[in-house]
Amino acid sequence: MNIGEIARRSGVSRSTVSYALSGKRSVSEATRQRIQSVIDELGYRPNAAARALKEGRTRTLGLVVPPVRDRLTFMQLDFVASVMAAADRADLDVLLSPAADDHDRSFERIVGGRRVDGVILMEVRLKDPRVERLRDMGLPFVTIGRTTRPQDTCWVDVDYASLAERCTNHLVDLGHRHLALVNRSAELVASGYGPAHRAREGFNEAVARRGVEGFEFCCADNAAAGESCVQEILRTHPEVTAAVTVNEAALPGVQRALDRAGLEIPARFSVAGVAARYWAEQFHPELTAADVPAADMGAAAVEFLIGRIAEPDSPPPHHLFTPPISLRNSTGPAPTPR
Amino acid sequence: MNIGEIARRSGVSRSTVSYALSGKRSVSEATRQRIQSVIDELGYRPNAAARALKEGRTRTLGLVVPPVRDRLTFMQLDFVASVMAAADRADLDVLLSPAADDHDRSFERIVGGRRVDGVILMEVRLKDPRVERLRDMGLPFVTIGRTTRPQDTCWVDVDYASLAERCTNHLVDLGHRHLALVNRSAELVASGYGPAHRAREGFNEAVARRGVEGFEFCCADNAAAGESCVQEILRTHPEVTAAVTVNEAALPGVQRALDRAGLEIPARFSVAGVAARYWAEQFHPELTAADVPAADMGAAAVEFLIGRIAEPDSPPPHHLFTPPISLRNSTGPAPTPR
DNA sequence: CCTCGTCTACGAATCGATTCGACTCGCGGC
DNA sequence: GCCGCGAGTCGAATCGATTCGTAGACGAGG
Repeated sequence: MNIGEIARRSGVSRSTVSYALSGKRSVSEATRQRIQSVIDELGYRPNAAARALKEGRTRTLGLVVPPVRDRLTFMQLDFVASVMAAADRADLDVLLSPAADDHDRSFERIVGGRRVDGVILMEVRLKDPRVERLRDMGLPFVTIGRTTRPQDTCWVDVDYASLAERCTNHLVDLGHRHLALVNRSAELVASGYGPAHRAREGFNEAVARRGVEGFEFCCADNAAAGESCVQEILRTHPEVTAAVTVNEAALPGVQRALDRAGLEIPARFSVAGVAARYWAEQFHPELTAADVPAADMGAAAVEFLIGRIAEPDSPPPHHLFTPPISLRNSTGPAPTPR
Repeated sequence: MNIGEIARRSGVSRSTVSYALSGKRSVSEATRQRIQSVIDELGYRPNAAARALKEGRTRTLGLVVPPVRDRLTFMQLDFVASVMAAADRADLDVLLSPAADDHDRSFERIVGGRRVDGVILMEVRLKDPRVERLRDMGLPFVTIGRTTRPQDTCWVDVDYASLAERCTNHLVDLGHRHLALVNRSAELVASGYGPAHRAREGFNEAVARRGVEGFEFCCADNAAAGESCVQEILRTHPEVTAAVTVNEAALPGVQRALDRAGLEIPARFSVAGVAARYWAEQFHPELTAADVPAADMGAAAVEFLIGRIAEPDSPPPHHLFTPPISLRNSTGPAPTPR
């Protein structure tokens, strides 16, 4: 069932069918309708591979997600969902690749085989070989997170530095003098993961400026790690009365550790941070946090990418999201020392 | 950078390059190496669209996920991840489509345009128009869950009926006489969602057989609904001492409601059910539950699909997963009535 | 010396679409 | 009456691969 079949049954040439469908040249109303009725009857759809070959574009976007062994966070999941929705609106398909580096097979299939018109790269590292590869290939791409040369690439990112700073300021304003930062895992930090680095910077800068004490703790992305991380904070620094967290997956564990230690939130201990709204609302009491605008970021990434595909040589756009901190119920005045 | 370029630079014809690459005819070692070195130098990869057009297959699988507005459960996420991993192992790409019905644009693009060699259909309904469409198209597919005519199609599924039954029996064995079933949402049940129907059947059959009382409650897939659902159970049926749950997303709410009601688990109230391991371990104390083997299901689905693509006319295979119930700490003897 | 088979390699056809150039009408203007 | 123009259509080339038929070279065997 190809365009030739439609042409034969309509009694016209293949090119006429093509023009009737695309509208790029005029076709008489009579033949157009005849062709259309044959198409409707047979349920014809142009073959995507043939079209891609001729047109030189696949109408497909690649979405590179973090390797599957690390479970996606809700934030990432929201992001993926919004990318799919935005792509769908633009009549684009989404090809998924779980790739940690540029030698990954799926990455190579997608990029090397030119299976996509452009790529959205999640969880980009400060120095990322996949970015180099895409640049070499001349394939348009958008990164989620910045590399070390942010001016040269197209990206969207969350301003973790300023969010960590604002959370810290908020807690200091409430009278807290000894703060902990619950950061992402030590491995992520070591591998050059931007948000973890910038959260650290923002936190350190804020505590320095405000003249209070701050301790950073790295914590893996799961509840168990969150629990032991908070236990360690309480053990090694019992004077700490508040925590800033950028590790949403650890939140259930943070909660459990504080509950078990009998530290009521926010009367005895305050928590503020950055999280997907889902996690913030799952916390008890609900978490004062900057809600990561994953859905907006996904839509923006797709929009940027479509622009880059249309005009690869235009200056690469970026956008830094700095969502407001939603005041909920997990922060309060520092407890008065007994 | 196409095969012609490689041929020219190697001083051979295009067909020789193709045969050197595929190995389908012999090529002398000398020319093979010459060609290979040119390929390595230029970083040539065959164009996927051209290959797909000629070969009549795209080396791509379609994965139809539930519409994005409903957040994926962890179970579904695990499934998606394992499908991607299995596809990657078989050198296949995965095209994502968030489609609720057969008129969805992305579904139509993928299926109508023959962008994929086969489709994995998640969250299939007992009567599902997408299944009809795929059958009409003659496109190989595997469903996750069964339709009303399970013998005709290829599927993998979880035996919710027998798991609900086993959980119920386990609780009755412990002395519980008044049980509640926390099922999925009423909308899902109404739309003919198999697992919800079969969990109900298994539960009802078990309570009838064992001569105890059972009450079914429908509950949306989120923590808030879980909380109010349990509150309603406790209010309307205070004699209930145990619950069977097949709604993993409601678990945090179930937990919270029981905690707030002061019902210690398992001393005063027992909970058993079906859940992804992640949720079972997140529960406190850890949940006695059948761990849905999402990873195995994903691998099986891909394997089945590859088989169907190779031999579309072979009898469609199925597999019903009945994972064992992992005894953890959320079930205990029924409290003695005061 | 001729023939036959094997090893290599080439040329041309093919997959299903898009698109450019050209051709045929019919009609209005001069 | 001839020319020009636009609307409508067709044929052929093209995209980048795979694959079938075939042809040349060369060695072995009769």
